[in-house]
Formats: sequence, C-alpha cells, structure tokens
Amino acid sequence: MKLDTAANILAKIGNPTRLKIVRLLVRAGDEGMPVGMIQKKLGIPGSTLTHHITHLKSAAVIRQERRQATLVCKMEFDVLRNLVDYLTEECCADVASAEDAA
Amino acid sequence: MKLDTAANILAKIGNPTRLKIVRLLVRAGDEGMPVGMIQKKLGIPGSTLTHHITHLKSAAVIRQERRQATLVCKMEFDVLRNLVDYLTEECCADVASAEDAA
DNA sequence: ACGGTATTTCTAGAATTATCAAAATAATAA
DNA sequence: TTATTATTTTGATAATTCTAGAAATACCGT
Repeated sequence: MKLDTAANILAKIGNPTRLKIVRLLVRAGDEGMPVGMIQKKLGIPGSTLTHHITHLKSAAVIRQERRQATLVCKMEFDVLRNLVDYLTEECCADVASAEDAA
Repeated sequence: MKLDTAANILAKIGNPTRLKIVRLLVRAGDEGMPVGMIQKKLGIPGSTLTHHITHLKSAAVIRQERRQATLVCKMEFDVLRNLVDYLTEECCADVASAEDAA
C-alpha cells in the first residue's frame, strides 16, 4: 500500500462521525446497513451523512449496494485489513517485546 | 480506547507528512530520531515540521527527549499498538476468513 | 402517472488545518 | 559574553473540511 493511500484512508476514518459509521458497519458484517438506519443511529441530517459516506466511498473504505428503495452500505473489510497490515508491518518491527506471544 | 481518542490519533497520522514522520520514527525504534534529521529527510521548513510534530505530540503518538542540543523524537509504540488493537478488535470479528492462518 | 419514502446534489457559511517567512528561544562552545 | 547551531513561536495567507437547509433525483407500490 502506498503511503498517500494509507494517509488518505486514515484521514477519512479519523473523523468521529465517520469512525462511528465504520464501527456500525464493521459490526454489521457482510450484510451491511442501510443509510437510513445509520442516520437514525447517528441522529444527523441526511445531507451531512451523505457527505461523510462520500468521503468513505472515495477512499474505498465502504461500498454501497442498492436493495430495493434503500441503499445498503457495506464495509470493505479487505481495505481495512490492508491498512492495519500497513501499520503493523512497520510497527514494532524493531521492538521485539514479550507481548508478542499474547 | 474511546472513540474520540482513536479518531483523533487517526486524524493526526492521516496526513502524508505526518505519516512519513511516523514511519521514520517507527523504523528508528526506541533510539528515536532528532528533529533536524527528520527535517533533512523530508526537506521541509523547520516551522512546518514543528507544526506537525506538535500535532503528533498532542495525540501522544510521539514524545520528545532532549539530548544535548538536539531534541530526539520517539515513537510511542504503545499508543500505536492500542490503536491497531482498537481497529482490529472490532474489525474482522464477523469475517472468519481463510487468511487468518497466514 | 402519482404519491411516498429514501437518498443525494447544490449551495454557502463557519471552522479547522496547512504552509512558511521572520523573529524568538534554548543549549552549547569559544 | 558572543557566536553558532537547533528548534519553536508568531503571524499571515491559502486551502480544505464540516455542517446542514433546500431542491432534486431514484425507486417502488398503486
């Protein structure tokens, strides 16, 4: 993963509202969650929610699939996994601590 | 870790310049790296570098220790580790993939 | 086609963030 | 103390981001 890509993803999920969305979707698993339900849970205007969803989509953190009249948001788990790998592959490489076995 | 804390850390390291600093310090390990050397590696003005270092310190991502005339920046590895844990404890919990054994 | 629900686009103001030159401070050596 | 190197503070400008109201679009049942 390129540094700019990682920085972009980190910046996107580094906003409290968007991190809340990410957490909801992570818990929702592969089923995802409709925009409307996210809006209810967060209690914010639709336009504001769309703004944040657009950010998350632009970094491929989430994707949307239409199911009937509702749009379902789903976590891109691979992207999140790659991001964590990017951080951990460098992280702690020089720090052979005892906690590794935990 | 509180959501706002995690979001703040993510936002801080979600900037290309600051992510570069983090990577340098992660590679530097517990020895750390002086501000001046970081500045040489990144090729940016000192005032700009200080601005970003201040951000990283405010989120406790790094700390500074004076050694003679130079200030040495060091990674707070525990904070980074906690952040990754925060993301991974929720992440992939519902996604039992085959790559887990890798 | 019409009405209702779901969601986005447009728009704009407020708030935050990034950048860097210039001046100031800190530590050390001569 | 003066000079020198190292780093920060100040201050100003430019750019980005957040927020949300109003209007527009998309889909579906009748």
